[in-house]
Amino acid sequence: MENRHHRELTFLSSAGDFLNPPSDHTTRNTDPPIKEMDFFSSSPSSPATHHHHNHVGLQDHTHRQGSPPHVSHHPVNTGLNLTCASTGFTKEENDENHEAELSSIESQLRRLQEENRKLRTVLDQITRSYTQLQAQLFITLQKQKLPQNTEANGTVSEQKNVDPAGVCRKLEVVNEASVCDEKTDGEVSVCRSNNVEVLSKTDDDEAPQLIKLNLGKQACPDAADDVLDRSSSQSWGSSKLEEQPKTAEQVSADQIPLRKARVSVRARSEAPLISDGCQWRKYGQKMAKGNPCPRAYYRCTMAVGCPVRKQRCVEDKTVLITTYEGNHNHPLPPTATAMASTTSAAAAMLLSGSTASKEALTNSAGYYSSLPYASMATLSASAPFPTITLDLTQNPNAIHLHRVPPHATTFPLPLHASGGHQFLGHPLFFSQKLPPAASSLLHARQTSSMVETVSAAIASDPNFTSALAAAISSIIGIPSNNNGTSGAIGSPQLPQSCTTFSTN
DNA sequence: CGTATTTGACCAGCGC
DNA sequence: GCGCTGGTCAAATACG
Repeated sequence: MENRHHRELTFLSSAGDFLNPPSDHTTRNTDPPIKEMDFFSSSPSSPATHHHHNHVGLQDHTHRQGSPPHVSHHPVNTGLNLTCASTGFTKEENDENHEAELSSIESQLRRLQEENRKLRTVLDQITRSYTQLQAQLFITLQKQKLPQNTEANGTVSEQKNVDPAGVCRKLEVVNEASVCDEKTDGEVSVCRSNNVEVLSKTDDDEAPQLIKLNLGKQACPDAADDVLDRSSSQSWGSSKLEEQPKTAEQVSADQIPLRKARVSVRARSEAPLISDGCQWRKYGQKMAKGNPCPRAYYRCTMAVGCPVRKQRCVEDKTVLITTYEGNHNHPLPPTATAMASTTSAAAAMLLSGSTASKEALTNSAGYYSSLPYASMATLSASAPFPTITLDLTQNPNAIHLHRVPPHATTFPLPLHASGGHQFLGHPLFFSQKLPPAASSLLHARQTSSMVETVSAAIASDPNFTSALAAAISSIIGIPSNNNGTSGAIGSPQLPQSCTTFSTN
């Protein structure tokens, strides 16, 4: 619990200071100018209380040196039922210390407010940049892929719209023309599935989602759609894809089984379920082989026909594995958007990472491992579905993303890396091959996904979520702009994740 | 009585 | 083709 809080703090610190990357995160426990960490107090109290607690703790430590073991109850409520040794101090001295603490808290609150403003400004900039770069990328791809698409499918030349929907239609055709046989393709790491093939051809981080969306819905009409489906359809409103009449190739593609991306969250929790805001109904249970704990299957019951499934598997008494599959077909309550958006982002990373060759992945691993704060994301997989695992049980600097191609060994990927340039472990494949616009987009998306991952950690810890929400709302004083009717489910865009922080 | 959970049966995919 | 396993269904049961 505490470790996760520290880790999440590291994330936020990176987010807030990525323009001015911190030089040494190891000092965050000593005297950081801005202590977002206080947001992650396990106590539902306000950050001020937490600061107070910290301060008292330091004071306690100081007083403890060479002081007799006399202990008296400190008047300050730490919220943790802790007793503080105020040895050798008279009541007046304690009052003075109390005033000093209050002034310190006030100053820190001011700094927090300033920092939050700065963070919001940065996030706004990122959002704008993200949108602009997406548009640029679409245009660039339109120009680059048009000849190739023409070769693959003569109908592509008809798609000359620059708008995202037009690009999506075009890429869809590309996908149909380039569907590869997963089972016979030797270069599985590059071509694992239909959508992956498109990814490798488009170098796009949004369009492939749309592509997979289309095929996924057609291939699995009643099953869980891909998480990306949700993000793409709802954040882009690309329902036009479904309106496109099926061609013969589309019908053919429908026959191909489509792998569904899954997002697994490993968290330390004694609770039977992660309270992610959704309503789940248990519909099955199986004894997993080699695991004494049964695996439970749940489906979302917030709307009729919601295809989302999740399964719970307890590794041991302290580790809870929750696997999400599919996307909601209904608006989510604010408390559910955190996990939804996180799973969407994680799945996006998973699928986009599938385009990377082993070499690129290896290189990226080595590259990112040299970065400060680079929480290496170890990717693994569980066939037949590509699965990304957000491991929240590791040390504070290690959220692991697991994905293993069938023929690839486990390779680490950085989930995020601060330092102002790399936040997310996208393979260097993109940066090596993408045009400048796309590289910029990658950067923007990395920033976004980092926040998404943070939201995953937050969502896995209801206590933290509530504490953080209380802290932010009390400090910023900004009313929640997240609404459950927006259908903002799983959009990997940054503002949404940030909104999620302030609503739980 | 309505809803949620339990649990055995059933089905499909995969490996041998 | 057979067996194993994961995933789902649906009747039975429990619960409020």
